[in-house]
Amino acid sequence: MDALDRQIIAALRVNGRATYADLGRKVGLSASAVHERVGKLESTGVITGYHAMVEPSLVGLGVTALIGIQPTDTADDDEVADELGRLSEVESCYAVAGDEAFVVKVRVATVDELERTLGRLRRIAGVARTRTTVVLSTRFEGRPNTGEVPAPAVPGEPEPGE
Amino acid sequence: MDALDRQIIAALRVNGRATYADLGRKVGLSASAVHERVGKLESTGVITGYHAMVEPSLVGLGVTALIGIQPTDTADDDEVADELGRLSEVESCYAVAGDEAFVVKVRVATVDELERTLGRLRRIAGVARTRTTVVLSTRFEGRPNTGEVPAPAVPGEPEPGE
DNA sequence: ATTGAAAGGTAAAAAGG
DNA sequence: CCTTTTTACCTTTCAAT
Repeated sequence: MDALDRQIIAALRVNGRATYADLGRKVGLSASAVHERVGKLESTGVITGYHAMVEPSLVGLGVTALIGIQPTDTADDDEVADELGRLSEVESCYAVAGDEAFVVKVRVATVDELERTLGRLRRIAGVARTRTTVVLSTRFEGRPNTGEVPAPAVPGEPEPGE
Repeated sequence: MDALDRQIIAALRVNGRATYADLGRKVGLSASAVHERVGKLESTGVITGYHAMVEPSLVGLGVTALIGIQPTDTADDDEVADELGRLSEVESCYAVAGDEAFVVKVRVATVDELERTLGRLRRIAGVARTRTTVVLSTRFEGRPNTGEVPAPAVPGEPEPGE
């Protein structure tokens, strides 16, 4: 994983359909070299896949919610996570620190559907309570983070508290 | 948006690098027809982009947190959201119902970095408090939801509560 | 809206520095 | 690890339906 790999990854995070020739021009390598590097990044698990992003409201999924899942005393987290994964409306699932075992993001068509989803969640063995936060608007989502800290306004000026 | 479009979208959500020829074989159209449909889906904003997904821990972003942002009484939500967007470690930002204005997902390298990020968040004008939930593990994330309700175990059997 | 054909570009694999 | 080469496949455009 050198600087070239990082450049290639950054480019593919922005445009997952970029051709190897495009990427090669961008980073100054031949298409074959890029092809080989990308193949290695895929097979080592750095790049996990390529996905089209869709505007949820335009495919009938206008309601998003973040739901905290409080487990029962005897819950098996792995089993609960498996069950959560069986619900297609559960898009993401994070095991978290705190008194909730998981936070999940769900997307459904309507608040009626949300209510049904909450019912399904509560019926899972090991789920004691749910705490739902309705999303009013998604300001941005899944942005590429290159891991670079933005440069301070005055170079060399430390941030407050540093 | 007909059934063919939905099939194409579903295929591109699973594999964003599928060729038009691949897609055509899958849905029973010529590559040209798929090309035109995908172009239309892109220009109408249904498909918003294609992105490589990366294993965060393998690119030096091993720490994930969900942070609720409580606004001050006089906060302008749009301005706060803009400022949140300026921080590259803030990957997603949702405006939510409840006493928090936003929930954001951040990814950073270390807990030290997380502490610095919390400092940056709290220094944003309009931010009164933050509430941080540390992610222990990501069970799954960003799964394609085709909008289909999973079939009940016994077909025709209504769910409890329906 | 879809097809089929044609031109140019790209992917994938092989050979070699 | 890279480049160049080569073949087969793909993208893209366009005329026709």
